[in-house]
Amino acid sequence: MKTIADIAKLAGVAKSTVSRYLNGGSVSEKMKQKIETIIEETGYTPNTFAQSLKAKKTNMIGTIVPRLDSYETSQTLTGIDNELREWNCHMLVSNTNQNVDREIETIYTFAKQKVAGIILLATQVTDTHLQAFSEINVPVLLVGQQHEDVYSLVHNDEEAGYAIGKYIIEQGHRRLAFLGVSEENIAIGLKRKEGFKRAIREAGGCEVHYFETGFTMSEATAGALAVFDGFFPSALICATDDIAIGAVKAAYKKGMHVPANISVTGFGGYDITAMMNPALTTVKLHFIEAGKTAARNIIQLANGQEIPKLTYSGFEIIARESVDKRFVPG
Amino acid sequence: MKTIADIAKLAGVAKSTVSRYLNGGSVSEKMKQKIETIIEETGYTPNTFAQSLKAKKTNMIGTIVPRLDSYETSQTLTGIDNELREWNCHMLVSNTNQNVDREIETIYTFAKQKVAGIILLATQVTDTHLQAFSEINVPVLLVGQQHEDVYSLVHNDEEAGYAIGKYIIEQGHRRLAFLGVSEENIAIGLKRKEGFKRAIREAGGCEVHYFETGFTMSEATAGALAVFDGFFPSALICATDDIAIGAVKAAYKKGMHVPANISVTGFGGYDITAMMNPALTTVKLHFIEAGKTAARNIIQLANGQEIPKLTYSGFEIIARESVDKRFVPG
DNA sequence: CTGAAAGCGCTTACAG
DNA sequence: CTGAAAGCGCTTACAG
Repeated sequence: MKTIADIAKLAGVAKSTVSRYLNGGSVSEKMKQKIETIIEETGYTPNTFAQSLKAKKTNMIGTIVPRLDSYETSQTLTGIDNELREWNCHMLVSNTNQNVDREIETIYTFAKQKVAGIILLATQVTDTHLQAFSEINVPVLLVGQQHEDVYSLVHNDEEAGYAIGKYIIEQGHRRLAFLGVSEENIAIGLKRKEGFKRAIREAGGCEVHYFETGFTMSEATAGALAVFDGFFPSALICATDDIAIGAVKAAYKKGMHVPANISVTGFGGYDITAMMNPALTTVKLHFIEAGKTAARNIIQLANGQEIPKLTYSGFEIIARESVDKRFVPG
Repeated sequence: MKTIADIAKLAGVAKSTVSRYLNGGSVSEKMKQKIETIIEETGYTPNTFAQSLKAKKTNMIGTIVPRLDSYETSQTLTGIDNELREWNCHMLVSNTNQNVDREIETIYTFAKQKVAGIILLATQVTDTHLQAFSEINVPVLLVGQQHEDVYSLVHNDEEAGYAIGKYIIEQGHRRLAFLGVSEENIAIGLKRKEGFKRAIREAGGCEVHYFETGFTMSEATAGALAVFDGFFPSALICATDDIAIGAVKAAYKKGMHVPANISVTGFGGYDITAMMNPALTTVKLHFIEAGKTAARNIIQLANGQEIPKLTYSGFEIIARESVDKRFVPG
């Protein structure tokens, strides 16, 4: 392995000159050429540790995820990794298994590892989080949740909730059930529901019941079974695709057909939703794009550049087979 | 941020003594206690770069994956990350988007970053791979594929293929189609099929047609449509769950019911297969466990300990609703 | 524009 | 068991 000293000797200059060349300092045109050639020939690449030891910073971005085995995480990571590569940065990934303590712990660990920045696929932002952010000297970007004191990138959950609400009403449904998650999760539990409610208020004349369940498909199956217990909506709006998948399963268990007996919508746009029978109508969130944007944003922050405190990522309604059109009298 | 010099001064000893304490060298009991206390009080943690600069090695394991958005990858990464944490190691992840050039490139990049080891979720092992492995001075572990010259961890694909073949025959099916992938992929394309064929040979009296498709669900839908074009098997054995999902979709498109008109099996044991209608009979591979084992193995290699060249990970048949029992005359 | 020197925080022979 | 010193490979004022 060549070092900067080897290159300097070959070029007949001091190490500092090579270093300056590497870092864009002032070097004569002639010398630049010479050093460039030698570096190419030798295939020299600087030792990142030695660099980091001085610069006290690496080219690694720490990414903290609540779980690895979800479509959202996978897609977002794909986007992040892809974009990071363009910037010659690496992605350090840590899975917290939805454990908040572990999340906090990882924030400090990453800081110790001197990552250039931290991307946190957040589920909630507690005071402990805020304290950690302020203690470490590393820029942090929240993805999926927002907080006024932290740089955030979110899917426009309120608008998306509104859009799916409006859509289902346009299809003639008036007797609705909303199967969501705990409001502790601001983006998914609260915002999506709020947007949906706004659409309901605007339309008027709807009967809506609200239910809460967990994030896993099997929890959702149980949750949906409870929905069908006594109340018979013509459409069931679910706060995530996994929940919708669980709900469809529950409907079948009850002997109900989707969408003949009940329409179901999801939220997310997971690939699998296209393959279901019937194919699921859902709100597609642009996770890969969001991941790329997140990567760009954190790199800008790491370089000391300013970015907006809050960035929105887009969405679109994907109308498929799981929603029936209903005739609305009058 | 405290340095080793600060601790040394506080303890009234030389830096080398503190270093020895940290690395388990010989230090008097009394001194140990004192240093320990001081380290606790100050919250000192060694600078990893400075350590790496000398040791020329980090506590990071580089993990290379062909794609991030697959159940197999997600689960395996979950296992790896989980186990790595136990050993105070970190997971550096790079996604190659199924691009072999990028795979090779990443191997060198990781080596340059001085990762302690590389886990490669492999799809194929070319000569270029082998050359890269020999050029870098970092232990490598293949997961999912095997090669005699490289440490490998594989699901026992041949046995698993045999098991599902045997199972389907036991259910009375004799007219079969196998929907696999290119044999370039040794584990999934070749081994699974070979195991299946062994079961067929053993049983005798079966008519089997073999088909090939891609890895994505939509490719599989197209592939399965081709299967149904003229040939009507009573059971369709798919080489992955994604393929099975695509095949079920194709069956519905053709107006066929699963399993009444055709039985379908998958391979992998993805969570989603339990939620399908009908729930998919499949071979469950223990990805999380495999990930953990992979992490343990690479750490052992990184520490210079010997491990078996080849490790097998387990599997089990999950019998669900997508396979019908057929009566076999005679 | 260029070089000599100090220093980043640690580890590791080598003496004692 | 303990310490002084050199060195890992780079960067960065400071002179020139």
